[in-house]
Amino acid sequence: MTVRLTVTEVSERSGFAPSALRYYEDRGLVDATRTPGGRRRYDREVLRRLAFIAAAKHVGLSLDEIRASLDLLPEGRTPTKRDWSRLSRDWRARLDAEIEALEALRDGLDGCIGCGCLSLQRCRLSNPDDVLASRGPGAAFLPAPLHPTPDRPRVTPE
Amino acid sequence: MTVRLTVTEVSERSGFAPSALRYYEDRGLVDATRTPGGRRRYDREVLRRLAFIAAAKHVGLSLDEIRASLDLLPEGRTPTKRDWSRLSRDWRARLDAEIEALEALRDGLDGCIGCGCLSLQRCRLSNPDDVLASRGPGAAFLPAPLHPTPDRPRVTPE
DNA sequence: GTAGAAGTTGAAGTCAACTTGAAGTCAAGC
DNA sequence: GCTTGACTTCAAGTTGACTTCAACTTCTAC
Repeated sequence: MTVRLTVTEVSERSGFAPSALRYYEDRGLVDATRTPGGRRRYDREVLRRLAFIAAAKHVGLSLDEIRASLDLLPEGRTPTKRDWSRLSRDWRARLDAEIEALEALRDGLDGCIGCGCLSLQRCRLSNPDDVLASRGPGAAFLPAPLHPTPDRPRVTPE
Repeated sequence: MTVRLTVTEVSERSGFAPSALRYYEDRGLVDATRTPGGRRRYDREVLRRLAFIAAAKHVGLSLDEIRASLDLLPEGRTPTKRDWSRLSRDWRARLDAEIEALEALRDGLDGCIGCGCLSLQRCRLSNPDDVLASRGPGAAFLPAPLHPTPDRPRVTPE
């Protein structure tokens, strides 16, 4: 029989608050069996899931995305190290893209905001979408951001 | 007499929705005078502020932080290019730190998650705070994140 | 057998950054 | 004078990821 952990134990060992554990259960990220009296009992396996969740959150994934990843784990058998590392392989590309976006933004600071041209008609810092729309020479200013500021407006003052 | 822009004009030229402009006024990021009838009239200067706000948001600053920056602008006179570029100079360091953090996280993928060790006691990917606490050999895994996932838990499974 | 800790549920609250809606006002043209 | 469109305020709704609360139950120890 596998070890069954209580909410408090899982909370203490995972660092997630009990309320977060319940929330994750609601959202389908983790599951728990119940005692006859209705208390949750966690398989120790859940700690690995929670470690994955913590890391994924750090990478910037939403809970929906994390659940989608976790859904790729094999059903019926305990996931192996290979299973876990396969899931996180995509993060690499995501992080690369995000780093690239930030570097482009940083480099734009020197050329654009640094010179005070912030308010110009097509300043790329305040108006990065222009670049995505028309990748002219010297463009590639902002690869699609990974944590997209949703519906960011276009600024074309004066 | 300086040009006075209507809400619609500012909205169209800045890309911010009228509701956002009102919200920013509430929050003290921009201001507007009023006509005798109570309608907002914006100084053209506001477009530069909005361009700054758009860029700052892209860098990841909160509205509170942006307002704090804008409060550093000189009162009484129209800000110069130097004034504006001084404000954005801090972004450079912020972006550098954020890039560094992401690179460290990405490099950790290869060594840590890539090998399946995600669930180990002190895995640095799921538990970056450990590194901040004790910068042992091979540490420096995660500089303080700039968009801090507030109250991120520590995960120390099994 | 009973106190107290630990756990349960469901509903509501939180935060940021807005958006949406309702109900009313102002301004311009005819 | 009236319609129409632009605008006003204030209140409430939205989203994501939870937390907090109230009211109740279950388990453990003595």
